[in-house]
Amino acid sequence: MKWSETYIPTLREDPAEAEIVSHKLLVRAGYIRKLAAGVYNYLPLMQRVLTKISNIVREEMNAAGAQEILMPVLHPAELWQQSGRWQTIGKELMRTKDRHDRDLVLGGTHEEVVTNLIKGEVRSYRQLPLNLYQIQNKFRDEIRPRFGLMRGREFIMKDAYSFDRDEESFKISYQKMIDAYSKTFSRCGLETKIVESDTGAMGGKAAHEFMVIVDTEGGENIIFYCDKCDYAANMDKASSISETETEKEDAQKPLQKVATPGAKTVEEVTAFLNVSAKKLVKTLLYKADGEIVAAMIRGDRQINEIKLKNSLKCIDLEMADAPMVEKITKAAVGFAGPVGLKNVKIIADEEISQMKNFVTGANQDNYHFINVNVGRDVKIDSVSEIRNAQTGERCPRCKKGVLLTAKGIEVGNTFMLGTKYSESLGASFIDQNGKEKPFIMGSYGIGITRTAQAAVEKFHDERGIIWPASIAPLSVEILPLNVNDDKQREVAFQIYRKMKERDVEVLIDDRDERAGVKFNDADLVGLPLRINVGEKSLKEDKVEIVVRRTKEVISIKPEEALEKCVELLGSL
RNA sequence: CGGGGUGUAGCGCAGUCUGGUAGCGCACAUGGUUUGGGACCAUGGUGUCGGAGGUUCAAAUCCUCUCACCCCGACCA
Repeated sequence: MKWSETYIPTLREDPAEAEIVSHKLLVRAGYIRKLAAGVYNYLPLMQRVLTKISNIVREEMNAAGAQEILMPVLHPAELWQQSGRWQTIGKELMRTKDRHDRDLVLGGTHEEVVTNLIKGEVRSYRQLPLNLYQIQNKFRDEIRPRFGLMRGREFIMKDAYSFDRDEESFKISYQKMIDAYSKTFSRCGLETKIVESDTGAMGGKAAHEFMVIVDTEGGENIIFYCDKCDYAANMDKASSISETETEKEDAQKPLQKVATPGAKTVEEVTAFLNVSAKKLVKTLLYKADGEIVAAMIRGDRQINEIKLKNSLKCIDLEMADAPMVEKITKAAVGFAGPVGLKNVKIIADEEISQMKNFVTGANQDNYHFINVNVGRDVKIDSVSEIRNAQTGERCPRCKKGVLLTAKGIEVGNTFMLGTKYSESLGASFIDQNGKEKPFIMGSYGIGITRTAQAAVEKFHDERGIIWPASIAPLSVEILPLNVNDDKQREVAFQIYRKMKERDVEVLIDDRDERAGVKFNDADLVGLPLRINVGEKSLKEDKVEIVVRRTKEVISIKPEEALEKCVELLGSL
């Protein structure tokens, strides 16, 4: 490939639109261009990267027994209404209408369509297990697209769907996908951590996410993992054993209302009363499917709305606004408390049940209660874990290790769907006993575009991208430093032709540019190997092979360059 | 959706407060000199100042509305 004939619009300056390093680099190095918020063009080099990743995904999926198909992007709304997700997914579902004013969906995932596809056709347990997948553009009407390809409204995803006769068989199918995923990412040069995750609108029983751990701003998910066992989970799922100090004072003290003028926040109240935030209980009011709910949580904890949502089993959950809070508590925001709250369901974090003589708002401006006790003063409707785990807490699995946190980019996910879709859409088969049963399903996604960006976020330096060899758009870039020098041109093109004959993917920067421009562009674009063909080294009948990652320079005879590159590529 | 911000040449930006000839750097074109880490000289082209309406003798600049994009938050792969 000749640079002069390829569309690689590199930029000298960082694009104004980009915030994180991988996004900046992909734009600067001429891989992507934005069309609209969260919608991108993939330029020639990017297309090659995406093809590389897709092919690795294909090979591993096929090896795991899955079959590639291609389903429509455009779906009739009826299917989504049947599964219930027309309602539960809400605004994130990209919807449109046709000329007859019929509702349509631009697919963001294909559980409905694939279930509909096999419904009625797969009738016997003898046809199972079955796994169908596709690689396709997906749509999500993201509330806030950002970080380039990381959170787009249109993106490329591989999605697979498994159908099994029973739980036992499903477990095998699921594990096959987990193994295939680990292999896939590792072949892409990315080590991943598998974490437990919430199932969200996808539904089902359990789910896992594949995370690339990074220490840059691009890592948008916080994950928790145990330092002793293999427990790992994302923020919405991570559980922990609280190190609540056992209350020494067993005796319940009398409930007392105290003035706390102007003290609304946890900081202000604890400072005013001179108590630890661990002795305070925050009461947060929510609207859950229209019903008012009060959530109690220790003062130093963060509430996790996903956990709260799951516990309440509601679809819509939003924090009550100030007027609503004032109406319910008859006090300004900041003084809400569970004591005396009427007609409100009270849900408490499990830590609350171990607390005694704590502080809460008094539902009266400028007053708090001290020495509040569950049972005596407050009637709690339900108790469950609704707080975020925190670094340093004990592991819920081995109960010995300590939870640590890391930042990750989610590149893949797997869902144990159970019979949610097969039941709602009426897809069943006849088992060996002649009985009709719904399929046990799983769904498995890999973000192709996201994986590409995750690789950049993980592998780059101050000069540009450093692609893992397996997903680099090409393997080698040859730089004739001065194309007006016949000798340099001749030597460079000689190596170029030989590489093409050997099927080494090679780019030659044949532009009439200064050496500095070419060096900078080469570093930006980030191919694993570079060959400098310049006056200095040619004097000694040598060219230089530069390893992008290590910056190692190998001086070598032109005719030996090809073999050396092949050898080096094998080890990258 | 709430809060904050930005729209001026292909890209990055100044000019807006205080209305009066639309600018700078890079890129681009032509010629010349240069050629191992983003060259230099000369010449040249480049704009519905996001859009609509208004105020004014006069609007990039003031007012109203609107659209797009970015950042923080809620949502989520």
